Parts: sequence; C-alpha cells; structure tokens
Amino acid sequence: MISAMDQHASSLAQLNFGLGSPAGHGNGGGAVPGTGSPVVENGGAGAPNSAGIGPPPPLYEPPPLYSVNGMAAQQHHQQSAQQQQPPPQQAPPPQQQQHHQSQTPPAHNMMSYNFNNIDTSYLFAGAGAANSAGMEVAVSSGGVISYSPQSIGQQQQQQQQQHHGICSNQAPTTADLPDTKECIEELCPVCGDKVSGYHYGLLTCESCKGFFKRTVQNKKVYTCVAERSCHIDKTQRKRCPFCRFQKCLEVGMKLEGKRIFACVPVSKACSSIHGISPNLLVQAPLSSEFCNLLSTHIWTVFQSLYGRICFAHFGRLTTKKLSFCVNNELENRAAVAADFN
DNA sequence: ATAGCCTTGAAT
DNA sequence: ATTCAAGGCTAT
Ligand SMILES: [Zn+2]
Ligand SMILES: [Zn+2]
Repeated sequence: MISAMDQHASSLAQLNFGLGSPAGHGNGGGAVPGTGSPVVENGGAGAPNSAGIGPPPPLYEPPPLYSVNGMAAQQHHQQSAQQQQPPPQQAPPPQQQQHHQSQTPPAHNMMSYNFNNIDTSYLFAGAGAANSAGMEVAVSSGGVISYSPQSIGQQQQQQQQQHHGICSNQAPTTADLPDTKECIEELCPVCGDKVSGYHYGLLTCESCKGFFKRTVQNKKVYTCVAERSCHIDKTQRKRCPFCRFQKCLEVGMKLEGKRIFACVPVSKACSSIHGISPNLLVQAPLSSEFCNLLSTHIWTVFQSLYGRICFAHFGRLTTKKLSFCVNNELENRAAVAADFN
C-alpha cells in the first residue's frame, strides 16, 4: 500500500525532523550528540485534527481560503474528534487566565509579532512566555528576521556556570532574599514545581518530564480551548496540555538534543502520500526538503493549528512563496536552535 | 491522562 | 561503584 510512496518515504527518511525512538537510551548532559534518527512511523495517537481554535486575535486580515497547488483547504471541515479535551467545564475566558499571571505586566499582548506583515505567531503561538524568557527579535531592512532566543535552557546553563542566579523565571512576588542561593533553579520553568533533574535538555520537574515524554512519544496533538496562552503552573498544568506543551517548547525542551517546533497533525492524504504518521513532530534542524514538504502539504495544517498566517504582501499563495516564507521563518529558528544543539 | 517511582544503560 | 537522564511501569 505504502509501497507506491517509497520514493517519498525514502526521501522523508533522510529528513531530520523525525521522532526517533532509536533504542538509544539515556545519555548524559543536556546535549545529546546528534543521533541521526530518521522518522518513526507510528503516531499511535489518533485525533489527527485540531481546528477548533478559538478566534485568533484579528491582527491581520483573515486569510482567504488557502489552497496550495490546488490542494484545497480541507482542513476546515475536519474538526471532529479531537483528543479528549478537559471538559470546557471551566473554559476560562482568556481574560481570566491572564488574570492569573500575577506578574507579567504587558506580556500577553505580544503573542504575535508582525514583521512586514508576516505573522510569525503561528510558530510561537503564545510567545508571551518566550518573550519573557528573553526572546529578542530584530528585523533587518531586507525583511530578514533574526532571533536571539534565550531559551530557559540557555539561561539555566548560564546560571549553572555562575552558580548563581535568580529564582527561576518566576519572581517570588516580593521575597527576594539576596542570599537565597538555594532558591535557585529549584523551580520548573514550565510549571513552577520542584525540579527533579535534567530532563530533555533542562531542569524540569518530574511531571513535566513525563508530560513531554508522553507527548513526543505518542505525537499527541493538543488543542487549546482558549487563546493558546493559558497560564501554566503546578495546579493548572493539567488543564491545558496544549499550552503546557507549548511552554515546554518555548523554554527549550529538546528531544535527542534537537529542538522541537511543534507537533502537527497531518492530513490523511498527506500522511498516506508520504507514508508518514498522522501526527508529525517537527524538529530542528529543518531541511529544505522538509520545508518543501511543509509548504506543499502541511502548511494548511499549521494554519489550522495555529490560526492563520498573514501573507498580506505576498499576494496569492503559491508554493514558492510558501517555501520562501517557511525557509525564512522556520529555518531561521532552526539555525538558532542549532546553536545549542 | 497524570505523576511518582523504578529500571535501564551509558558515562565517569 | 556511582551518577544520571531516558524510558517503563502503574496507582490515581
Ligand atoms: Zn513542571
Ligand atoms: Zn491553553
């Protein structure tokens, strides 16, 4: 059945984004030597889709019905069974959630960056945390975007070297004992729980380690019933796995030393054609080959997952333009991520 | 699904 | 022998 796609499959196998379960086991250090583990076709998790995103902030004009190379945007319809979502019991309106952010002054509004009308929020949706994590962005004249993301991982490394530092990223409200060198990296950068060691590249708690593990192992695709900016702390981390995983990625949790950009659902057609799993783990570095694949097949999924992408000054959507965009967005980040591979 | 605990295998 | 992170196991 899949034999017809051997060509594609083989080419895919050379890509770098695969989730490997390369028998490889534990390994010291936060940086695992690049084990070239290709793709793993498994995907156990069902529920390939997730379109039920809340109304995205109208920062840009709503995209037209996108269709790439005649590939109709069918994603809109597939909106049925998702993974079990915590019953909207408390589907807290975004405002409430942001209310929780005790001390995050004007962060939440920076969720999406607009560069020359290119919205990059689709990747770092809810980049508020990323921003607070030290993300800096610079836009050059040519529209080239450069990032100097200070992931928590890097911060932790720095702190370690200094054997000094501040109480994680969560300011202790008012308590800032100058001599508290013990309160240091005791807090999980994702949820604030107590760290239990290095897990997937940085100091995290045991639960977030397990959560990250389950997510990447099963390639789970979550959806957020709110605005993809839910506050994650020890007590609420279970409420929105999407935002939790998003935060995991933002702070720089890595698999096999390689950063993960997202876990995206792949349309049935695409997974069938390329012989890939229904859910795809997008890892750095991204090869241009993968970017092509992304631009031609998975892009619409990205849209359905993260909202929309603004191609205002791109005019009509074409494969080439998509490739351009993808290469300038994703690969840029990939290059940055490669710094601490 | 979550999270605490355990086993494993590699590195030192 | 010891340390440690990845992954397995399993009671909630
Ligand atoms: Zn945590
Ligand atoms: Zn959320």
